Amino acid sequence: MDTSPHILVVDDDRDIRDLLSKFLRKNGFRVDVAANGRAMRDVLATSKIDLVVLDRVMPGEDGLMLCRDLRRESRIPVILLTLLGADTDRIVGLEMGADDYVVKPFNPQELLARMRAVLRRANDLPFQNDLQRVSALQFNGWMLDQTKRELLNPDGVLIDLSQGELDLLVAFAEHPQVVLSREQLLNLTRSRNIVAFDRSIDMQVTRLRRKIEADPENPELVKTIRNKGYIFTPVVSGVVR
Amino acid sequence: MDTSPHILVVDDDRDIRDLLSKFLRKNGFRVDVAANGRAMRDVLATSKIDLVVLDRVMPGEDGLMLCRDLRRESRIPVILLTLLGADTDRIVGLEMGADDYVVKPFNPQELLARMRAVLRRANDLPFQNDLQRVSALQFNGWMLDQTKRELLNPDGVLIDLSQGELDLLVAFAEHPQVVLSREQLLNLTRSRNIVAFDRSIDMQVTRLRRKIEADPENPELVKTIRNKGYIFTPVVSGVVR
DNA sequence: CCTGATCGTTACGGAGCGTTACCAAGAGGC
DNA sequence: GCCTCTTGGTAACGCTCCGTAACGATCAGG
Repeated sequence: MDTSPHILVVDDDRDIRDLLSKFLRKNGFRVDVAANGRAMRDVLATSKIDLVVLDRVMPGEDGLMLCRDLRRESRIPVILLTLLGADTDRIVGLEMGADDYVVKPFNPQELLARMRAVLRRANDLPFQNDLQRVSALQFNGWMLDQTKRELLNPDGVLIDLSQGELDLLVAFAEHPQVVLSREQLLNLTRSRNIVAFDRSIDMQVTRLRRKIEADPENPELVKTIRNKGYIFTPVVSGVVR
Repeated sequence: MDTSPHILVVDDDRDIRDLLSKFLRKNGFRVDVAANGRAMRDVLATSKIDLVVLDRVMPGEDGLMLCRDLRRESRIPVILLTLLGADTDRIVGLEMGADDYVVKPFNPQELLARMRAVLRRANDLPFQNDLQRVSALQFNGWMLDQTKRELLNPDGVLIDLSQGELDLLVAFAEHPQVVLSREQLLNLTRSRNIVAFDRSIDMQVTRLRRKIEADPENPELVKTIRNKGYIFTPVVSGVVR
């Protein structure tokens, strides 16, 4: 029924990764794991992650710095796993910008509660940013407004896309000129509640092409890469209104 | 001029009030206390309070409800003291809107850290931390006056909405550009504890659309998100009086 | 007790979308 | 070229979710 949030657990300790992902899955989340900052970025680049659970101390890296970098480039909520210390109050809200922290060793229920709280708060964020700019994406004259969930063709005509078609197009437009596998597209659109076979992506692509391609049989925007997936060819620029 | 933050501790237990106020004063805060909701309101009406620390369970009153009411009329940050296992996600979520919570029994340092974090966060947000009261909301030329409970269309014509329709619109307008599930909408609109199936939301949405959408069959303001709920698309700005 | 307004519930039709199945379009071997 | 295997396109089907007409329960004001 509910589309479960997608969590990324970043911890160098394999035991903790396994433990956490098992526990979180049991509680209805979808979970990816990463052992270090680079793996974290890889996952973030291709999956729609709702929340990052980040260990503060990892060999060779500082979770705090990763957190700060993350916050600079995105708004993905972050919960830090940290040791009890004098500077805990500085973690939250300070320049590192974590949304919350949990002190190790932690009670899993506490982590769960804080995760849910942060997810809710993140959802409510637009209210606090009333006057904030609304962004849209532009490509080849097309205008894709994510918040209004509308697509205008180069003539300014509103094109009626279904929910899933629009989600798919957003996924493409946010990752232009990159080959996206069916699995990645499923992750990005999470258009499914239950497990969907990746052929369902093919159908959505077909349906989307019918609505946005001049000649759906010879697609220009969404091209097929055999054995790999699909690629969105236009140059995309962000628009701030 | 004393610039230290002014805290209001609301708890029915005298020992906790004393303990907390002593501890907080020692840490540089100014502290007022209140033993119940009425006392809380009295203090809020006469002092400029920067943060409320609110016990969730008090005899005869529900701290959660106090918190929600508080949030509906002001933006003063609230930290709830609660027991673990409670529905913490709702506490900081859309419905109750606390800024954070601390699980009892709590480590005073933990409370302190979270208070500082909340205060910092509140300071970072430019215009919303005070007693100011947003009395009307504006979107796409429409004017929704919550206190007068009336709605004017872009031409300034009064649109007659029923009680429930207006409640629903307020819920939407207070959480624009966020997908709201039927369950959340029920919680946001049904102050009375009436059990209703979530399909009743669908009907209210239909009825609301008939009154505020130019073309109710192709809604612009309230859009349906399949499997998830509804989203209010306009940018909303508050009118402060 | 009547009357009208409001709102929850039920029921039915339609849209969206995942799945299957079948065909066409490559790709590689010969 | 021809054959074969693999992969992608999409028509068709059916399940699920949503919109809404219709009905009924409740309540307020006479």
